[in-house]
Amino acid sequence: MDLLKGLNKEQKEAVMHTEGPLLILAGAGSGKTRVLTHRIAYLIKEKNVNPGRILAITFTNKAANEMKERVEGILGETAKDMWISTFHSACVRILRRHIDRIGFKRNFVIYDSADQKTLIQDCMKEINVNERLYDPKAVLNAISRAKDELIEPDRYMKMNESDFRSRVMGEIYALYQKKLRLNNALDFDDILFYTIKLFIENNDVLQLFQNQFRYIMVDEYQDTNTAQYHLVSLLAQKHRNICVVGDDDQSIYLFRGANIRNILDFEKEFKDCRVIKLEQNYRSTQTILKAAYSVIRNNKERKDKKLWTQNIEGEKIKSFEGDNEHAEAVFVASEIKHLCSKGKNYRDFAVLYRMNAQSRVIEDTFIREGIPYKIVGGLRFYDRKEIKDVLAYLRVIQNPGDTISLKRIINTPRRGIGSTTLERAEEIASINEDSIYNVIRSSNLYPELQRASSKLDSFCNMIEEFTGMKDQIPVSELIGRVIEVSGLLSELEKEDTIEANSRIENIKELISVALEFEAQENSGGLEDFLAQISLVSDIDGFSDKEDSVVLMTLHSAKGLEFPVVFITGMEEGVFPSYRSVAYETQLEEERRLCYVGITRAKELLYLVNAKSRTLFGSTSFNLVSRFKEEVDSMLLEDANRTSSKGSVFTGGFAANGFIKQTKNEKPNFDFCEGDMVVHRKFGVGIIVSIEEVEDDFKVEIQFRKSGMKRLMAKYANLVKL
DNA sequence: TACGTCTCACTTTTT
DNA sequence: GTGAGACGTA
Repeated sequence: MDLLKGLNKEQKEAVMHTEGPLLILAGAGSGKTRVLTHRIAYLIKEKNVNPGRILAITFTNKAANEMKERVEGILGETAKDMWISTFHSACVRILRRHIDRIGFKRNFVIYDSADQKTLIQDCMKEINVNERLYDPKAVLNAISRAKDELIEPDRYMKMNESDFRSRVMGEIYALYQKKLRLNNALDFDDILFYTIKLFIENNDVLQLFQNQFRYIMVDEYQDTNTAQYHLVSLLAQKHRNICVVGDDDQSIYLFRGANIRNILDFEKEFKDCRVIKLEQNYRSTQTILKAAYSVIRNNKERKDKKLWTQNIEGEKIKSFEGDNEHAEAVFVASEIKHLCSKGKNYRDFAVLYRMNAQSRVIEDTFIREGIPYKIVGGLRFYDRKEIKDVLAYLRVIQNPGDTISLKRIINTPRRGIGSTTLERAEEIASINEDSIYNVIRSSNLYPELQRASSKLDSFCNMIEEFTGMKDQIPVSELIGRVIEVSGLLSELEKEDTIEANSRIENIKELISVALEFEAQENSGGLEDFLAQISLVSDIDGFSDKEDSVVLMTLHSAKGLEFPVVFITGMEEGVFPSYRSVAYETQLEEERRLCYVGITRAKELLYLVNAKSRTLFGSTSFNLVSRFKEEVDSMLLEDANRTSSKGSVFTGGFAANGFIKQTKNEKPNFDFCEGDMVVHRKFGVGIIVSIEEVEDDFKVEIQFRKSGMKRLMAKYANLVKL
């Protein structure tokens, strides 16, 4: 197979330029994934490079897996030894082997943002910092930025000596790092930070990897931070075969510490660097590209460039203004239905919004209209309470020194070990410079723990029983034992509510995740399982295999494409977000986000806004988004006139009102299957089936939040929507 | 120690 | 509108 076939001149050049530094400026839809995959295949096939000597970094696991599959698709064989992964997974892999060189144990655990928050609160309590004066989130953010910039606590404090506030932050930072180390835990930023530290302090380890990675590629380079830049340049120092791909117009993570200078200054850093621009777009119609350009050209801080395409001009951009968010959602639903009747599939549509809170109304409308949909983002599976509980058990089993997890489970489910006991144990631990676990393990030594001693003992015995089996049985089985023995499962079963049942379902889902993990080749044990799942994101689970509309934030949509895209909430204060309008740089980032959104569309784009919107409990009347106003009016078509408003229900909830019903009234049964109803406790749902029983009806309802529920109509007090 | 009530805050978030 | 966390009471 000819690896260069079907590539344009620039793409070919990028594939064949294998030696020396290379910067690929790849516009949206210009085929950069194609270039990267062909480049890897070219290295292996044409240049006889051993796959193990290639390192390709992507930003999500999903992108990594796709790239792997595509390379294997081209080569027709598996090239397992390739390192195609995210920054974080690659670093974890390195650290698992060598982290003992910088004083951690190799069985370290990874703390997610919730763990980070708990830990930071602990730190603040310990040094008496008032949470009202120092918002834990802001402190965490400052620490995270510092780590991105490779600034350690002592340097942070020196840098900020004159500023009292920053000095306090520095103290918290120092304690936070100390506690992480005591827990043998790393947060996300540490994973990169300590890999770099490992390399800098251990030249032999650095050389090992410098030698191994002869060819390095980094995707989405515009979103890398300073730490990531350093990591890459350290690794690439020896062979200098570094290829980065990015687009400064699609940089949307500056707020998280991404450093745009990485891509803008790449040419300065690597003097002999070759620069290739991919400017031909293969994705979108001319109209969509023009619209995208008419928006992005308003940014001052950008290198001017313009994408072009040979694609058809295509349909005009559809503009719609609803009275409120309900009308907006109804419009989207009716357009989807209309287009589906003309041959489109549900999977051809994406509905994008600025923030997750906007998804609810759209969801409600889709349920009512029977449109299948899938949401990316929102509450992550691994952030659910029941999942976090189970995982906390596993983490303590893996690493009893992990006090954050220990504190989470020591009284969950309740076993009479309250906060008093815990506080005492914590104090002893801090005096003895020992872990809490070791303290409660030998609670009989401490008179202040005497009262809880037997409870503590049985807790520790349970944990140790698990520890004993962790290497004997697969993870899935271990989870089974944990939920059984700990009482987590029986607690939920006892509750016997819809919610509890759905929690049990989620735990079962976790067990199947573990089974999947075990099915992987050389999957490893508990430690690998925990590391793997702490590095997954929501988008990783998204696939377009099933036929449903996808709902997600504009951020999540990056890297994806859809035939039809709706961008909703095009209002000042929503998009651009109210927090960004006062700052030019933030506003420009919002505009790039808009550019990303527009360029997701292949054939048809809708820009939708509402005159009024209720968000966070208050209603506001917003102006049309400046981004929508920036789109050349020649490209727009007013869909308020042409829309296919047909049979679809067009009022808001308020317009219909809620009809009051009293409990013992005989149900006036004008309900039928498929009706949308509201229940006082369970919320909005849809009637799945109705069965007549004696003088009443048994109704089965799928509630949006609480799942499936069978109710007697007489008592259910259902209200039709 | 456990549970109920009150208050507040609330963008985006590849890992 | 909603959920998490703090705080106070039985």
